[in-house]
Amino acid sequence: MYLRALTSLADDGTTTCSSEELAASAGVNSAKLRKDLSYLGSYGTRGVGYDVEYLRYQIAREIGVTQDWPVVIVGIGNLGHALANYSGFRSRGFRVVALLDADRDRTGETVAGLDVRAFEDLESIVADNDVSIGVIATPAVAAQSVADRMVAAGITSILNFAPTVLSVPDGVDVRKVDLSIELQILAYHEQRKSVSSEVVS
Amino acid sequence: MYLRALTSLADDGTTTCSSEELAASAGVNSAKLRKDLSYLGSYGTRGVGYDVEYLRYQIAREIGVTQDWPVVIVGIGNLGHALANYSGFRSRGFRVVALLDADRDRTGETVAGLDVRAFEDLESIVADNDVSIGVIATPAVAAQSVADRMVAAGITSILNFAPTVLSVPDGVDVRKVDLSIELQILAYHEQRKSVSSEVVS
DNA sequence: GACGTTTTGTTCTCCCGTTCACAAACTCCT
DNA sequence: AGGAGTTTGTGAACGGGAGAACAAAACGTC
Repeated sequence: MYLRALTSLADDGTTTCSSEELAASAGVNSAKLRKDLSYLGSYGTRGVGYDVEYLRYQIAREIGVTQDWPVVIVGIGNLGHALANYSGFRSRGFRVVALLDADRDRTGETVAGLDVRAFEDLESIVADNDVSIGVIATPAVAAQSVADRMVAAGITSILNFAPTVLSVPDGVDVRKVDLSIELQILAYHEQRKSVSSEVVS
Repeated sequence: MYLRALTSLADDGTTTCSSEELAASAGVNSAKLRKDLSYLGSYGTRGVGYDVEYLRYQIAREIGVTQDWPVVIVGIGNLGHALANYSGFRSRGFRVVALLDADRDRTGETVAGLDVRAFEDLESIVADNDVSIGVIATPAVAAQSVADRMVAAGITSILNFAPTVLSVPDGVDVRKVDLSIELQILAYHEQRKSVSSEVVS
């Protein structure tokens, strides 16, 4: 988040900023921001603030986005399509090296300039490109078996869009994104707004 | 999450379950699950467990997914496309009533069975369908103005996929989803794995 | 009908993240 | 050069969520 805010500031031509400004554009408390940054080192100047470009580089280096991360996406449905085309990945140092789908009818299609390949090619692709991050955009029923296969192929980080809890061995990181849960949270608050206004009226 | 786990159990034909089982399939601690459920009421039976169907209904009622929530999606790029087609919304009680895009060339296209309409129609669509939830899938630069317009039209909950912090008045809820931040978190852990193994070797 | 077993609901404790508040450090102005 | 004004970095206080542990309640068995 800080990295994004800093990039945005740099694009606006800002060369230096205070913790207060940066915190505001990242949407957090300024004390929290300063404490977070202090874990990386002491990159600010008291009385002045932070140098945007310098701090940006330091954060990028720390979280590892200065290097290029090869990524494979499995499941080229609507979501997989969108992910393959998502420019945010490219600009943050992620390179989609392959799109895989179990559906034989899909292999050979071209999406976002990449050929969709057979799921069987997973192992060789991972080995050839030294891939350590995989994205699962398959239906829920397929997710666990895809994850197992990914782990066997040597992938150690998985971003899971399927609405399932994946079980993986220790040492493998999984992060789950569930788009409809976010909507459900909003709906819950909406419901509470309406019931509390009914009580008032 | 619990709702999804319960639905999954119900599909498997399970009629009753313990907090231990449900916690396992939701990926949380059983004590936490029981505490969470206790906020809703006392829907379990000691010595037996929870009735899957009954608990499912109670949770659905509490979080408001028993009713139908109309939703508008603004920005029909790759992501908007995927969201419009995403079946998970429909099955969780969300109904996409309109797709809007500022690009005049896009209006008239049909996506997921809905016509893409001009952004100018926002106010009338919101009023006619009693919409309170909006989804922003536009580029970052457009997001804030779309949000302002949504709020003015009467929308009180926004799901934001654009990589920007939105500022909205009190009483309006915003949730942000940033797909590449999740990947960055994975990349960070990957980097730490590799540096720590270098130290060992 | 009483007792042991199982499982929920709840209390207590611990721990971690967040925020406040202030000293240290730097700049600018006189 | 010195003091006033900023702004960082960090120690201390606060709050809340997560897990352990236990009492209460239901079921089954004899």
